[in-house]
Amino acid sequence: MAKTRVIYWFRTDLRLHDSPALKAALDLNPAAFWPIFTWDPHYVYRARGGLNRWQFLLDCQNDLSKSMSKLNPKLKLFVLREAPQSLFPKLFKAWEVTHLVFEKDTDSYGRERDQVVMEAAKKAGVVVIVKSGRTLWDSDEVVKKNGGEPTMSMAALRAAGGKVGKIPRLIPSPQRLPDPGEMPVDFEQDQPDPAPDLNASRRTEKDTGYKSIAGPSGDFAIETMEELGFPSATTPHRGGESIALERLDKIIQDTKYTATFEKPNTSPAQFDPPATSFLSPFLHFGALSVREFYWRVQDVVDAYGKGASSPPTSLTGQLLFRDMYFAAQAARGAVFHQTANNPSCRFIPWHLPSKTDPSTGIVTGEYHVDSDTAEAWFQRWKHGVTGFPWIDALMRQLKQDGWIHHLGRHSVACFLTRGGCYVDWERGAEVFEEWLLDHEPACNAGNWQWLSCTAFFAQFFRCYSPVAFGRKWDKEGALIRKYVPELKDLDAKYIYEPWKAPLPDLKKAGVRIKGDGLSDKEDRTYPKPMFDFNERRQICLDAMKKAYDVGLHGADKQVLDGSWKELFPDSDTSEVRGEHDTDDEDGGKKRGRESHAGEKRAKPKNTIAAAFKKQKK
DNA sequence: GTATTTGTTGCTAGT
DNA sequence: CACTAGCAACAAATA
Repeated sequence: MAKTRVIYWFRTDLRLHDSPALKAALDLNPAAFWPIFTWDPHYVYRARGGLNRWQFLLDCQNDLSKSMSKLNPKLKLFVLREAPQSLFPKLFKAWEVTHLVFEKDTDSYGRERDQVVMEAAKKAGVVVIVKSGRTLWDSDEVVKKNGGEPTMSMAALRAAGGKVGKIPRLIPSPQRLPDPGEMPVDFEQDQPDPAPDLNASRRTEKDTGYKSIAGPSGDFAIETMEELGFPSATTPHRGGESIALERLDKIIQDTKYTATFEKPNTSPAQFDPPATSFLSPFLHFGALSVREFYWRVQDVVDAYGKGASSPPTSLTGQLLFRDMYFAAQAARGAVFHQTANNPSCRFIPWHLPSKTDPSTGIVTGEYHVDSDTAEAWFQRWKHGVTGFPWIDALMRQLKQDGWIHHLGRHSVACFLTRGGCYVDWERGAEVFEEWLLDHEPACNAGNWQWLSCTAFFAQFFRCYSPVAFGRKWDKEGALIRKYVPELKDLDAKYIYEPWKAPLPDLKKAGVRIKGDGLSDKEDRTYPKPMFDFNERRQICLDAMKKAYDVGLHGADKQVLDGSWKELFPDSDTSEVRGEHDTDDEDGGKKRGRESHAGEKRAKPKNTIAAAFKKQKK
């Protein structure tokens, strides 16, 4: 039998423990074994990612690399800087590869990319082995068992998951890793097109990541922030499998915490340490196996007996929600991330709706500014200067640290959409996509749909108050004092509503309530609240009720051809815009989602189609 | 089929 | 501090 020469392709599974795919690779008993990572231009240029997440990715790569070197000093994580689509055909030949092994990807770009690579492997006579390991159950199997439909409820997910089978148990960790073979790269490097570079605004230096396939020293080194032209990250949170396993160990040792965990009883105001596990960023990069997390918790719960919490509020319940969103995304594909053409997403005539590419039906990454007021509100929300300290603290924590508690996400998401600004959930999802360390496309889109009451959840009359909700958890305003230092000396009585504080109190605290926080920001000032919340809450409630009565969904004809507008006769005056908003300069023309009459056709910016000029089916 | 209950986590004003 | 009713009222699951 010919000797097996195996490439193990790490992607979003940056770990050695409990990896079904890695086990499959090692079971081949390779004569040559290359653990590689492809530095993919799609992520480098076409995916939004804040500095904190880039840093976290590098942390995970470096930790994994070190762990492999410990098992075999001849090994490390070999990074090759080229698009996998063009790289692999050359690699198969140059390295005389017999097998390619990787963990199944679940996102739309990942699936398209893997299809291309698998075709190339077939052509080259390379055997491809793919194993599911990113979710508790293979999402495609869950969808099949759910009648081909997206899993839109916990009940549906659990029923379908049960039919797929038992969640796989822990796989023994590798004790040794085989030697790599020779690694010639004496072939031409396909240079990526750096435009458009969605990360350009973050670079302070030129990106030099693609100078050569094997990196600046020709040793397949992991890229660095400097090479990518990025300044330092601001987050205190660090990535890597070692940290993830330590953290998990610590949680599991606390049997009471693990067995009785109930998400709604954990505080969104607690930050040091967070009230929840803080393992989601590690799950995102695959530095922790979700199945290992599940079973180690479940074993504690089973042993604990009476008094243990149960899904959906328990720790394992959180993981089930993750699988629910993954399976819903698997069923819907790319439109899961948008309203247009998404049959399970309710249509609400939000402000700042996305532009859609008529040829693909996919959003372009640009949006209509139908209201200057809404745009100003959105910018103030994004940058944490709404004048509501609870909201601002959370948004600044998100930007600075890359993580906020789940209930904090609820609070700011409700505020931006159905409970305040009436701005499209897709705008908020984009900001989270950029700033969250644990940004998981399926969970992000799903949770934004949930909070905006466009799918998964519908009780829009349950509205988070930017004052009361925070105060319930944090009377003294510790979170605000940390992330909104302008207010750190203000009396607790006014910390959630500084505009109500008497002048002497403000003076004592050394702060003035002034301006909008964006323009001409003066020292020792904090902005006035950008609207009367109770007034906005009522306007939004009425508008939501109206939209629910109309009952349109994202794939309905009226939504796609723009005729939905006839069903919302007052949509650009009273109930949607509110009394502050009198601008009507475009007469609502720009608000049609598909009928771009008189408009230049927007170029797709953030789509696979644009990146690789491939036709979507 | 209809009616009732349930659903990860609202707010206020009460006991 | 834990719990409840009332607020107005959605959609899916269950009886």
